[in-house]
Amino acid sequence: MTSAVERLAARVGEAVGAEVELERPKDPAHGDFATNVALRSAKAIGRSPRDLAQELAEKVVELEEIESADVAGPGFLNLRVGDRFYLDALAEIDERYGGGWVDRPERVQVEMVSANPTGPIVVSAARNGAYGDSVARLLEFGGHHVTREYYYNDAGRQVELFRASVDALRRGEEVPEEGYKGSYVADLAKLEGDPVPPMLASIERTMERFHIHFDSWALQSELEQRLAEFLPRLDTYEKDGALWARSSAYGDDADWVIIRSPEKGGTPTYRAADIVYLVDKLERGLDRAMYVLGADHHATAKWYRAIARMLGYDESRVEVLLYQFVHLTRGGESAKASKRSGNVFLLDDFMDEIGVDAARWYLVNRGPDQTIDVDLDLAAEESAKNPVYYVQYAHARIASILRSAGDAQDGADPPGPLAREEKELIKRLTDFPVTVREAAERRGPQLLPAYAIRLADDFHRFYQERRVLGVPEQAFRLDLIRKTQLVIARALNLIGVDAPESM
RNA sequence: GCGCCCGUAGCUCAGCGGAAGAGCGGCGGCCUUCUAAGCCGUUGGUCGGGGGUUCGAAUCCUCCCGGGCGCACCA
Repeated sequence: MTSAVERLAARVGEAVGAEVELERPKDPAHGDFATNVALRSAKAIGRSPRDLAQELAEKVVELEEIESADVAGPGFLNLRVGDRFYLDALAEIDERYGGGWVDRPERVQVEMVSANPTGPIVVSAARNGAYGDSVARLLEFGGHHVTREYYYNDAGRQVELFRASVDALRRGEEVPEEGYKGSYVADLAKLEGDPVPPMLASIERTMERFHIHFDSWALQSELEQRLAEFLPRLDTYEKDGALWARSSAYGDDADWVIIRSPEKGGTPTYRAADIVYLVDKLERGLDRAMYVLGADHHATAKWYRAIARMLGYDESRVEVLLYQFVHLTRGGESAKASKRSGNVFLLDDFMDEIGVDAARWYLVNRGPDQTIDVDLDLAAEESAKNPVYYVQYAHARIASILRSAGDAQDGADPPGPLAREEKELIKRLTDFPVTVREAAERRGPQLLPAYAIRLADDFHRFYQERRVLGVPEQAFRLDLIRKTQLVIARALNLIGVDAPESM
């Protein structure tokens, strides 16, 4: 399937005899579309870019869909297109618009959040989910088969400390010095049995509320038990009584212990489980295993790739998505995000304060490489001005018009030339497929909020200047806003935000 | 010391090889008409600094300065 913009680029390319990419100028004075073909090819032919551009402009303007072609700046070709282009572009928009670009679908697993079940999900871990889930949604929309998995440690030191903390309270004793002290520990102490399952259930409820659904949950303890099967496939050596993986020979910065020395209990480390887990993923039919890791785990990206190579897998099947920290402050003071102290900001509290949608938006709005600073005192105050509501409002406004329209006809061509606001809106809609695909391929969902704001901008301006109901253009405009609504809803959905019918 | 990331408007940040942007804040306008959570105007920047590559650099390379996070037989 080719889009109206791609078809236009092909036609222009044919006219000038070169591969042409069309871009949307930021400044509307620079036309509807622009291309730099002249700048690109001038040097090879040994001509001045502006001269060449002038010659190409004369050819391009012959095309029926092109209204004008002007040379600008160092040799850009600025194009204006006629109404036919806009109407064609609008006609191709439906529920699947912008998606399904993948030629060869992969089975992809995105493993994310994966916080130890020793306490509730905190805001910094939520960024992991907001980012990972948005990438997952983008890949799904492109046509991949995506599953989301939560991996947790149910047997390590931290979890034992957590269990010991709950047990201590049950016996009426103080929580151990290094133990977990949040009020949730006391709540769990009121129940019977292992506190891990109820803790996990609580985490799952929080994630569902945050619009993240996990398809599967993996346990570290089960994986560790299968280590023996894979030892022969590994490059290992013994030192100081422990068994080491020679990961430095496969691109990592160091070697790591996978089985502790007898003095330390002779038990497998979490890195042993990593190995089994990776094999399990790649052997159970995944084409690609994605890990979502925070800044404190950046170094393990090399480890994952190293063990993939050590085991003889194509390391491109392992992909690590890295993101920077969420730094919490309260009134200028740093609020430490340590689950142990209980002095933390929980995702549930964050959602209570600013709402689920603003929380999702907030955590995915910045690029993954950017540290997020959250001033908790300002977050609630600012949440009312969050751009997410600006975008949702555009969606709700459209819903309102459609309700008033009842079952009125839509879809006819407009009775006259398109208004400026209509053209701008349609042009923005044609940006959507490009934006979505780039966001997916760059693993950069932050492009979506930025796009959604632009689209809402164009809609609000259209709404301000043009009536939909009770005018000769009604049928056409109903079609236009219906499609605008579809795209807004899709852009929001891809970052896990709801598109309300009313506000 | 080594590794990863960041330094763009007063604040928080997009932009990642083509013609400097948004939100918030400040100032001034627009509601008998489909939701004013809206619209319009205005204010505001040696894109941390030096060198380099390129027809063209906020964007790529390099050095420096400033900041975050790692560098366990914890996870």
